[in-house]
Amino acid sequence: MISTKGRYALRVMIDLAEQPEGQFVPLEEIANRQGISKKYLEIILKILIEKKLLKGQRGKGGGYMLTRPPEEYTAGEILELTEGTLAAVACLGKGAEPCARKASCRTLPLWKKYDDLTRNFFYSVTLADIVNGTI
Amino acid sequence: MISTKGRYALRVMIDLAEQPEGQFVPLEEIANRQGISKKYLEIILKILIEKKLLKGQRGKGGGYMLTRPPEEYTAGEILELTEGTLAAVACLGKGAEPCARKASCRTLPLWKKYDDLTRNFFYSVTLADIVNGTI
DNA sequence: CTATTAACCTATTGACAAAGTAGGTAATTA
DNA sequence: TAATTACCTACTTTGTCAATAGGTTAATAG
Repeated sequence: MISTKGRYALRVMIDLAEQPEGQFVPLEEIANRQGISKKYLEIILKILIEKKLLKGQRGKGGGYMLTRPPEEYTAGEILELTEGTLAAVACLGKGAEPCARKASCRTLPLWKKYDDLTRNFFYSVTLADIVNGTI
Repeated sequence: MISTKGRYALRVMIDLAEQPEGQFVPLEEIANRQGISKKYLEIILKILIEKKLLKGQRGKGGGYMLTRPPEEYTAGEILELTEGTLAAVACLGKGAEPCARKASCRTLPLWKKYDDLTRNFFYSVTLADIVNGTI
């Protein structure tokens, strides 16, 4: 299940994509608009900055801003970076320790197929798609 | 993410589908074959019995058995019953409290679409498909 | 130069669920 | 009647999610 981290991150990115571009938007504005605690949002924004999806600017007139146009972000990358992984089962997650049953596992093909489905879906949807309602 | 409960449940159902039909298989056999703790497996089997996916028989010669042919089970129902839900986000889960932002939520269409994708996928795969390697 | 704004940083908390353990009771068969 | 095996209740441990608290640094306006 996608946690609030990923879901909030997506909402913040959408929120920023909807603001006039080239302007810094303060955290407080975003938090108020989205109804998310400021302190918790901070944590999420920090991740997005580290991963270069956003840039931040301190002081008066500061805030947060997208680093690319909305059509160059995918839902997949936003969710994967904030959630840590998009994998539906532990053995397909990032840095998962190799499973002893891997070679003979009857369920692995099912999980792999679902994993492909999931990645294809989320990586084919851009922020622009969401904002302009294509999806 | 699918937890061990759902994953183990699926493996147990596959295991039973691979045994000669019409025979009760004791928990200990399944646990040994699958490398899962007997006590933990008990909890999972209990759910599967309550939901009528399996039947149990006590005493000597007892054990567990499928209640239908493998082609009449889907991965979807097994996972949904053991996990509680297949939904990727809380607001689409079973008995989720209605979300205040529902009407204006920009992300809801995305989650709904993914939810459909997920359900279609898992409910279209039968136990027989997994056992005979169609998937 | 100073006050204000706003991002950035470290640490802590409470609640909850996942995963598994422990020890017993009841039914069935040989 | 003894062995087998499912069934039942309760507990524990561990970890993550979601959030809170309180400070420090940087940038700008006046």
